[in-house]
Amino acid sequence: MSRNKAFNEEIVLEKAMQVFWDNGYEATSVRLLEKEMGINQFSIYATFANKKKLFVESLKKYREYAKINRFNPLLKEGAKLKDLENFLHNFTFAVRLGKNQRGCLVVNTTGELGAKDSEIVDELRNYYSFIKEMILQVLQNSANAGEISGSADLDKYSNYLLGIMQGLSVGAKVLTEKQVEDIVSMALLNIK
Amino acid sequence: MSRNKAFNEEIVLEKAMQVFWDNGYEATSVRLLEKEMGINQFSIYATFANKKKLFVESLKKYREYAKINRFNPLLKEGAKLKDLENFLHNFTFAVRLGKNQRGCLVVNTTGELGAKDSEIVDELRNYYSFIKEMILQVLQNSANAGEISGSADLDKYSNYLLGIMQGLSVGAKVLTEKQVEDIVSMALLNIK
DNA sequence: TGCTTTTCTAAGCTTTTGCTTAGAAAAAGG
DNA sequence: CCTTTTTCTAAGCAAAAGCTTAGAAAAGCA
Repeated sequence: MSRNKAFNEEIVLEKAMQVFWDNGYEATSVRLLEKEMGINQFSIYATFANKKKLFVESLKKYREYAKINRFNPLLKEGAKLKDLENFLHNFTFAVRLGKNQRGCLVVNTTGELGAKDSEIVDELRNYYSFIKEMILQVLQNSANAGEISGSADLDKYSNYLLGIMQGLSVGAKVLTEKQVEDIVSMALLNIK
Repeated sequence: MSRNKAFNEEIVLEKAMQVFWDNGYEATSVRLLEKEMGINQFSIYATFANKKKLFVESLKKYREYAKINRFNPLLKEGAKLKDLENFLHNFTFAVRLGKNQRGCLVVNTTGELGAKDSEIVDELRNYYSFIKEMILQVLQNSANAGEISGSADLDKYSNYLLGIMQGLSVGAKVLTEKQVEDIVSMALLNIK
């Protein structure tokens, strides 16, 4: 019936995500995307409509990417406080030692674009909601195991820890290792 | 001897800062700066050399602006924990209720540009150092007044609170009021 | 008043931006 | 193998980007 695409959409989308992650939204040109995705501008527009929609898709891809590559230990069945503690220590290194200390794509985008575009901010909120619910699940597991008091306000705790992670995503780009470690080591003292 | 400038450098610089704050670095065009600063492009380049240098100067201006308009209660002689607590609650509103929920210029820039440009990142670090030292002073005042244990690691505390503020500057742009309040209400429980 | 120096206005420069289009190439069904 | 449908290449579009320049205007000093 027709010719087939010579590329895999998911693969070129992940490459686009990497470019946006490296450079930010505005500083990423369609020419650069073309080069890094390995496909022509026509194919980009035929597949993703325009730069903004490609960016929104990249943000969604990032969420899936993060689940697999970053949050895996917290998503596993029965993850508890100890996993959260380990995660936060690793998180520091993950954010810092990624190439160019590029931080977190979603936090970077919150800084660059904030609430200016509704389609973009929707996906930012989706991401943060996912994080919050993930943390909440870990805290519930911990409470069930008796690691946290039964009367603790776990919803409040999870919002707080989301805030900690947002802070770390900023801080890890510019602060010293000692400073970041200070934040991590204080963060969980409140959770009990 | 020569003609005088028809504008005040400090005033047009503050206007430039506002434009960068509203739009971010990349999304701010020199045409827009020209319009909002009220002076011709020639005058911008004659006075500030180029867009990047104008931005760095805007970041410095922001530091002075924040000292006067945001951090004043923490900079006053003898500020203590209670002032910090009040400040964090107000901070939420200051960040959220500023027009367009524009957040903090420095945190936004950390997200957008991170560590890519050394002159810019130097000023980001200057800003964060200032905040950290400011907090440290408040904690020292509190320790002297017996509000905090003499054996407390105040340096660690101040790094932690810097992280909290970075988190709030991100969170306040996209989270609910309840979520932000949860972060604030947890933040100081560790400090004792 | 004239001279010198600087600032101003307004136009223009080159490069890059996001996006489109004309036509060749390829895949599948008849 | 020929037609249909889609994808591809490569060129091109108008608008906007950062920055510069020529010449008029103004301010101080002789």
